[in-house]
Amino acid sequence: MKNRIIFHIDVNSAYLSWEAAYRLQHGESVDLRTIPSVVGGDEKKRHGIVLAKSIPAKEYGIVTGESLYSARQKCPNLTIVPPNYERYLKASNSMIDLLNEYSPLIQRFSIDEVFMDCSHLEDNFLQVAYEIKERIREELGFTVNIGISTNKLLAKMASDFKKPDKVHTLFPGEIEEKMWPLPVGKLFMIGVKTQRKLNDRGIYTIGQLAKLDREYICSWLKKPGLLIWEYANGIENSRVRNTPYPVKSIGNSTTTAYDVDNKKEAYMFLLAIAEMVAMRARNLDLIGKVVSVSLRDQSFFSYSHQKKLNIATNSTKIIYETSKKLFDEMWNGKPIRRFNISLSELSSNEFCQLSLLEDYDEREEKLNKAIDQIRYKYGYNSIIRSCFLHSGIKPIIGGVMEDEYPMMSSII
DNA sequence: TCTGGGGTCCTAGGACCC
DNA sequence: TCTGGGGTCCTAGGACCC
Repeated sequence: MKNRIIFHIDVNSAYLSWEAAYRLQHGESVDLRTIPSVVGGDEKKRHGIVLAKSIPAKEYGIVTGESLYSARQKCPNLTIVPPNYERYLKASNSMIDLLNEYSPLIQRFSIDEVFMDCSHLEDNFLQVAYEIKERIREELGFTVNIGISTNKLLAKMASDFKKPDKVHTLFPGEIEEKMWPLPVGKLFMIGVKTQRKLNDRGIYTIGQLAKLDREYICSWLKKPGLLIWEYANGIENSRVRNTPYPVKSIGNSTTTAYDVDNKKEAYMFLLAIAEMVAMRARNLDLIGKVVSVSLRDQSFFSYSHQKKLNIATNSTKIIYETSKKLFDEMWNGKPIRRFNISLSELSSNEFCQLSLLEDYDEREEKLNKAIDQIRYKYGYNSIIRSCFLHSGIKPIIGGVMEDEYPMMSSII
């Protein structure tokens, strides 16, 4: 096979850059990117974590995912702005439109990362990479890093080199010089746990991992071990795919504003989440066989139960009833901080296959569809169940954006 | 007012069957 | 009459990603 040229385009501090660009375009004078600032959730709702940080904020040691409380300890005059997901999706879409001018083979890896097969550019690739980067900055108002190599893994590693607003290459011949000296935790798919395991055995750099015996790492860390060993050696050959991955599961969750200590309220949260999960499944014309519920308690301990149904479903009622049973099975009475419901083992619902079976309720299905239509047209709260009235609990819970596109698989 | 929400994939143990 | 062994399904939990 002919050598490929793959680009990985990564928006620098995506949410923060998009927020900054939007604000500048709407008359604000301060550029958030130039001051210590973060995009963060609402602390009153217990969503207070750092979603993105500016480079000046990073210099204070602030990291993505930490609590705003601790970020403020590190930098008392930190500017915190709330997220606007619709805004970010628009910015992301504009970038995709621009990139489409350069290659038809584009894979959206997440809201702020894109793989592009640019093999057709041949020797022009560097010039084009710079052109894309400049155009995004000039026309859209934010900066990106572009990593270039012969496969997706190396391109992704390259885009993570020095930031912001840079183009880097990491061709196979450059691995030893540019990638092997890096700490092993920098490698895609090595998180804190694996890093610790490797460090415990004296492996600190990507190069050291690369030089391990293949059989040794396989028997030690199984499949993930082989994967990271191959990555460390620059081995990866998946296609850039412009067709989305099939959805494997549909789930929603919420961290409640206060700990829930009684079954009645817990059921209401489960119902509100089941409404969203089921509606999303119906919207995609999918039915699922497995319902799972997971809870997180006060002390941040998470536990889950799941149930495989006899018949796949996307009925709000069945998902809710199953969730309640799972909840009753597992709940030990400790106050709950977070609820999650997920539907998996999905299949297409093209055929009205089950009309002969007992669980199938045609009336409910029609009702669900009618309600979905009204909710999509007039808003999620245009029709709500009466039990939520005056309860203070949102009748539908879940934060999936409109215009949703299937996200990445954890393996590129 | 300390710690979100959306995913995918893998493993290990037990049940059950031959 | 002192403990097979393979295979599949199901479940719970854990690792990783953005």
